[in-house]
Amino acid sequence: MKSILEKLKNSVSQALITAFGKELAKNDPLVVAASNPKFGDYQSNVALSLPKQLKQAPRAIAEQIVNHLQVNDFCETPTIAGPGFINFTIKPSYLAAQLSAIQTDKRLGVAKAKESQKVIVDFSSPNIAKEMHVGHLRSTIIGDSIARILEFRCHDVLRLNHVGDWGTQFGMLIAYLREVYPEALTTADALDIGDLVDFYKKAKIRFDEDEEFRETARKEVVKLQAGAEDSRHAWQLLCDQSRREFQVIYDLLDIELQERGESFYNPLLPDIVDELEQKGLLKEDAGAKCVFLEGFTNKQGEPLPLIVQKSDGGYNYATTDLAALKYRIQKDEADRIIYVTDAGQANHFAAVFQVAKRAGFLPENVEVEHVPFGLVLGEDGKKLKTRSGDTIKLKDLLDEAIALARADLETRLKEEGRKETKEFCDRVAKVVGISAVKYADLSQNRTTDYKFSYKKMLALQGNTAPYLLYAYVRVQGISRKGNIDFQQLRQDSSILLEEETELILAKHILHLGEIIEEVERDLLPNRLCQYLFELSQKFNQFYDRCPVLQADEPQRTSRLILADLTARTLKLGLSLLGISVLERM
RNA sequence: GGGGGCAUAGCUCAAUGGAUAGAGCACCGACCUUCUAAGUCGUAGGUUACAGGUUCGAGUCCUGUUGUCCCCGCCA
Repeated sequence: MKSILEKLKNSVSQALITAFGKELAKNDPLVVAASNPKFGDYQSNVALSLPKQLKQAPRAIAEQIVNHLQVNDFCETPTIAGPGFINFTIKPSYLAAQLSAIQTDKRLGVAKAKESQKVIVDFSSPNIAKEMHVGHLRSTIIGDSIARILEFRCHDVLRLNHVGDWGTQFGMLIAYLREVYPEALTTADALDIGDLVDFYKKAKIRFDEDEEFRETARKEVVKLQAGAEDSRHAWQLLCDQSRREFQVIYDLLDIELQERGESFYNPLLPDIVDELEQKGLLKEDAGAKCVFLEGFTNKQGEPLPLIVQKSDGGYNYATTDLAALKYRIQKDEADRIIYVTDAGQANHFAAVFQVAKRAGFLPENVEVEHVPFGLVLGEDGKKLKTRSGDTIKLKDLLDEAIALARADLETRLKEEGRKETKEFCDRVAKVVGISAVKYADLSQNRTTDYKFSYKKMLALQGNTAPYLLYAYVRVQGISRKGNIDFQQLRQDSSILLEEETELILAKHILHLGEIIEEVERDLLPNRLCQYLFELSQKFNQFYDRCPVLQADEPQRTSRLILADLTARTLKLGLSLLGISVLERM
């Protein structure tokens, strides 16, 4: 289904051409949603951009555009306002017809992408032998939402978990375990993940302090990379164990992800260095093989290097990222590659992308994007930590949110004298707790840091997951109370938009497609959150002023349809954020 | 020192170069015999850090200043 925005853009472009000639075809018609409802539903700012080109006053230009506009099948007569804005108001009858049209559509009228792309979303990426912590929260949640949105638009999405399962730290860990706890290297599940993390910390201390141990660890890396069987087996056990732990969290968060760790690219690393050598990009500096970057300089104004092979012959993450990029372009045939990592890695990705371009394996038609996000801060404005200053484990953080949601539910049940089963409480606590954490994260513009507050994210009022979930529950409450089967209703499509709140709600429902396309382009899920929050507000206003079940026909059916469409829009929108809905809460 | 990000209401945050900068929270007030008041309505709150510039039009783009956070050769 063609969106209203698209129809208007086409109409304005057409009017521009008929009024001023073919050369205007390349001008953007500058149609956007109106900045203020009093200006109507949409506005075109194009007349304001043309005075120089056309040597006429903006209002005169606007008049000629309006005279040539053919929009009366769906739009009231456009008006000109201020210095030359053209304002459009959509006819209620057209809105009603659009709503009827999307009623039977699972996609609620949201178009599929014109061209389906192969898109890789690289997100989450924890490290083997470490627990997932708060630092993985944003990548995991934002990456998943981006993947869901692209999938919904019918792109072919490959969700990759680029886990840290390779490199120096494994030599270190295996060498240490050989000394203090050799069973762990031969027996599955000999120690749990918490122990593993402890051993990792101790190994790191040894590594930093003890020259001899450092040497042993290096040899262990070499053994591992050479494929020595016992090392390989030990490594495999460590990875399996970590993987099971990660899966607990991914299950809790309802996130699917394909693991393809750094080790996967290991065999490709020598070729990457050779290729850079052949292209004449490689220079040796202090024993390390580097590509010197354009536009990145140190304090003396000298170019900064991207090190692709260390002086000891080992490879590092830059090499792996280059190999991964090349593989994803050539073997996965990706059209668009999205890296969801913290903003601190911006320089690194800019460097990797530059080198890939200069090496010739990153063609113009492949889009690579670093999608950065800010830090999760505590209430004190500093990086979120436990009281004792330790990193917060992701599992603990999520469990806490669920526990708080449960406590809140129990208080309410008591106050209202309600009795619910344990299954009900478990389910509500889990959905509310997890949704609250996800929504709090996604509703912020991801590029900035944000303050983590259980109290705010779990609040029942305001721009929070519980508020949105409640709007959905209200609709389901209507259907229970009135014994309404919304499925049945969809056969009957008479919609009347008479009350102001009905009209406002109807217009908002029809904006979903525009918002999703925007998020697909800019990868800012907070826009979708904003949309859903506003949808909930507009629904609550409608609910407040328009009785549904008590209304006479034909209003009753019309309002039921409007309520159902609201709920389905909420459910769909929330699902794209990775959030499920509840029938009661 | 060099590079980058950020700075918007008391607090947490929005805002494609477009009209009078918006929400939520908190505060103050109004509305439940009516589909879950977990709601709705209203009042108040701003020199968009500061100084210039570009533009018909700047919170948004450019330059500088201040504050703050991040990155800066063999961790990822």
